[in-house]
Amino acid sequence: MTDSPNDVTPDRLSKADALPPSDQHAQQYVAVRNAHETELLEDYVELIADLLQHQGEARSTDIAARMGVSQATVSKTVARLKALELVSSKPYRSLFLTKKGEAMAAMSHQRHAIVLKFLRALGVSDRTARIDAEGMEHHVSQETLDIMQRFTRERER
Amino acid sequence: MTDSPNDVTPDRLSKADALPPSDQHAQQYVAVRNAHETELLEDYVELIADLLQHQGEARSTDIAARMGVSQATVSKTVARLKALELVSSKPYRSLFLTKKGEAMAAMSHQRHAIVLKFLRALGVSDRTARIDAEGMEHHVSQETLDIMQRFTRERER
DNA sequence: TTAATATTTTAGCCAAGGTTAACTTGTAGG
DNA sequence: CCTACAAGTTAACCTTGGCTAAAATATTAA
Repeated sequence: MTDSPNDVTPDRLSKADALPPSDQHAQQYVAVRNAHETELLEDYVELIADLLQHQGEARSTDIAARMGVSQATVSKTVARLKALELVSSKPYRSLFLTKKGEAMAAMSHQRHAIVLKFLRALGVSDRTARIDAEGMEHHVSQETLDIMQRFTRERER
Repeated sequence: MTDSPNDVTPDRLSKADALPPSDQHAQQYVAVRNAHETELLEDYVELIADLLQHQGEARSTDIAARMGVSQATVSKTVARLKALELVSSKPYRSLFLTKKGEAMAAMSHQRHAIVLKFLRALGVSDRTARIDAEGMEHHVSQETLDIMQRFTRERER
């Protein structure tokens, strides 16, 4: 490599947007991979909080049904959540959030709500907004969240 | 369970939005999991297309650097891409897209561009918009994409 | 209180997506 | 032409997040 005379000079070939420098480019993907790591944990914790609030109890059966996953999978993931001290429970009993878990659930819930309301304010149908929000919420930075929130408020007035 | 007299009646306890019915709720998560399956493949294919266009060549070193990942990882993923007939190449040589791969890259690129432009039109800074777009692009439905596109066009006028 | 049913856990399996270390192949320079 | 370095591959390993089947524990109803 390294600057041979017949190097392709991108600017002459491509319409507009060139590639960002490698290291900056890499950071984008790293950010996405990091998000993926906590994504599932956040979903669980958020769902547990919802169940506690709405049904008074968080049982793995319900989690399995709502996540569209087998009970065995829930068991395994809950074990991880307990190891991370996000969830507490006695064997064969229903689940509770630790302080740490509650904090995560609250943040997660708030982000989710902001994205969902934003999509609806944009004019996206309820059904689609719900699906998209679920996927998007873990990939929206604070900066963007602030802007979404402002946008939604303006539309509401 | 099942309607005991002292069942918690959610509506009295919670502020607004109750939980959606289980099966509908599950579909949201299923949709996200499905998106995750193709996500990485799309990113690779999109990046390969970019490299081909901007540098005339797609080499695994560059992919590794830009994805922030080891070369071994690239090798393995490329093997998968080849098995799926998205990419073709001879051992130790650089990579090409099949027709199928090109189609996927084109779609992916377009979605990415729509989301990125939308975020910028919203007022998100370039750096943040790039990161968020990378994460969001795989979770935005066609309906939302259309709305984003319309929004961006209106702002441009 | 005991038997049937429901729920939770455990064990064993699999694929994806990472890693490092060691090996192979390709390419430039002397 | 051959040697050094760069690039690509392979092997062996790890974790995550799914699954099914079987075992353990709770709950309900007779």
